[in-house]
Amino acid sequence: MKMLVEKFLKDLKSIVEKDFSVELNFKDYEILSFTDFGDISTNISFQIAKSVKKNPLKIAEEISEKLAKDYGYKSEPVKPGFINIFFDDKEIFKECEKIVSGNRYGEKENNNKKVNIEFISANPTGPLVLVNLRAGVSGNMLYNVLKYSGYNVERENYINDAGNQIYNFGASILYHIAKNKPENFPENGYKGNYVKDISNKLKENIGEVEYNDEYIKKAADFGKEFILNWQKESLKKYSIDFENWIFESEVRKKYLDGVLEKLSEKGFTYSKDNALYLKTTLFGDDKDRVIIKSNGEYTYFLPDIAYHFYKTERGFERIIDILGPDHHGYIPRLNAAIKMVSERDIKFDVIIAQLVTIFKDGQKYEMSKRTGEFITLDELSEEIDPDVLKFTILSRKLSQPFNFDIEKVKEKSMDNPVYYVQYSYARLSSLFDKANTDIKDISFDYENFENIDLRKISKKLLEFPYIVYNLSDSYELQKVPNYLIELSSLINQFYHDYRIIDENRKEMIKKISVLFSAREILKIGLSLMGITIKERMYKDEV
RNA sequence: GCGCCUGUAGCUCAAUUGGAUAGAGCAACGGAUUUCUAAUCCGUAGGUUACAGGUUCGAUUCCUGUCAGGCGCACCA
Repeated sequence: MKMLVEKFLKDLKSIVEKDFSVELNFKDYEILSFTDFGDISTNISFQIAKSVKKNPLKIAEEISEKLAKDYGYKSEPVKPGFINIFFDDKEIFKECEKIVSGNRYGEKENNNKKVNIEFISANPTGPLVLVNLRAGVSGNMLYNVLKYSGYNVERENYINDAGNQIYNFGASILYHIAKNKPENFPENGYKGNYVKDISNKLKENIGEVEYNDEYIKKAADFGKEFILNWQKESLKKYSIDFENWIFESEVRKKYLDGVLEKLSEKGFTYSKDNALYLKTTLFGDDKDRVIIKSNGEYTYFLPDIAYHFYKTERGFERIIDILGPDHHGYIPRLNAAIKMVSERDIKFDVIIAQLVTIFKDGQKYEMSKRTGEFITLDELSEEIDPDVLKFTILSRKLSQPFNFDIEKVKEKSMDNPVYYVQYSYARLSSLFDKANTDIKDISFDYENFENIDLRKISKKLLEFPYIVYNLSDSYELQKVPNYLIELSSLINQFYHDYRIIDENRKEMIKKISVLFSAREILKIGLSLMGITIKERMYKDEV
């Protein structure tokens, strides 16, 4: 069943293509906007003005006329060249019916385009912290959003369980319990208290240990397992999930040699000063990068290439990495690597999730895994409702660094926008119980609203799918929470201004038909964000 | 020095990807409830969008320069 706006766009495009002979390759969001000037508006006249060589206003007039004549739309060309479109009330009611029909309104059918999203990928050497959560809830939401928009998505967490870091981690664990430990704590070791806990557990497990390579590896393995389980537990509290957990150790075994061979066969590598270089400059990098050091060890980059090769091998049309800001210099390299190892044209996007700075009592809270100074996700989830955290994080543009004051978030928790949205939902739920109605009682067959505020709400609902679709290109997830706040505001205003449960059952059901669908949109929106939906909410229960 | 991100109300952030009058929450002040949840609603105040130019029908958004902050520039990971 086509949505009202969807059908309009199709009709508009066919007018432009037929009567103006312009080939339209605009994305919907480039020509469509939801404003107060009409039910929807389009700037299409401006977009095609150059190629048509006409005045935008003139174009708008012509299109508007066609829209009326050929398709029966009510529209209005306006000042510089916008066209405002007005839908019949009857049709908007029909949209409400679609919203409550049981399927998720606006959700597209599977288009069989495979997308891979990698996020978090924290080293298995310590617990998860707030920056990981930002990537985690964002990646999870992006997954939901892309699925809604028809993509076939897989979430992936990459575990760096090989290389120097993990060795240092093993050494740090062993240090606390080995008899013949060295005088100094391992260089680049891990100092947090949790390391000592792991040491003690290891000792309980295998008894006396000596400080040598064999035991360091055992300690590293033990520590890795411990940390991974810990991380999984932490993620559970936020309902963050992955289809795939990929281990660097496996990738090294299975793909590294092949990739190395492939790169040299294609002539992308060369030796210099006993090291092996990759010609990443061929694909826009600043300089060529070392992949095998002069001492024979691999750099971090090589297994990463192998990993991304493994991604391309699985038939993804789009690959998305969510990385921290400290990795932005890494992007040209990865880009080049993907072009080198893949035979297909793959869309590769790196989303940089900017830093979150924690403030406590107005003081900046410095964190570092190495020194062991940090606040873990577990500690955060004890202090702050996970829904509050998610909403707060997702309301902010990923490209924007943000300051997170723990005390303030806690203080404000009562007035937090997440409760505002959840409350609107719960309020409607309880209203529907009292009204004692069912969707089956509603025909959605009304000629007009006779209530401008009711119409305002239902008009807002038409916008929702387009908010979500756009995210597949822009990745600006904050649009959804912002939209939900706006919708909730309309709902609360309406609730305040009008009596809904009424003697006049016909009037009541008319209002409820719209409110039912509004509640459904809130539900879809919250579920995309991974936020709990509450049927009941009372202040004293917090 | 080079690259990336950022600069919007007192604070935290938005602004339909160049659109029509730059908006929310918090904080401040004033008001609304015998009625379906006051976790609500209404109002007041708060802005030269860091600064200076440029591009065009139109700029918070794009370009150039300046200033300020964060991050990154390894044969570390």
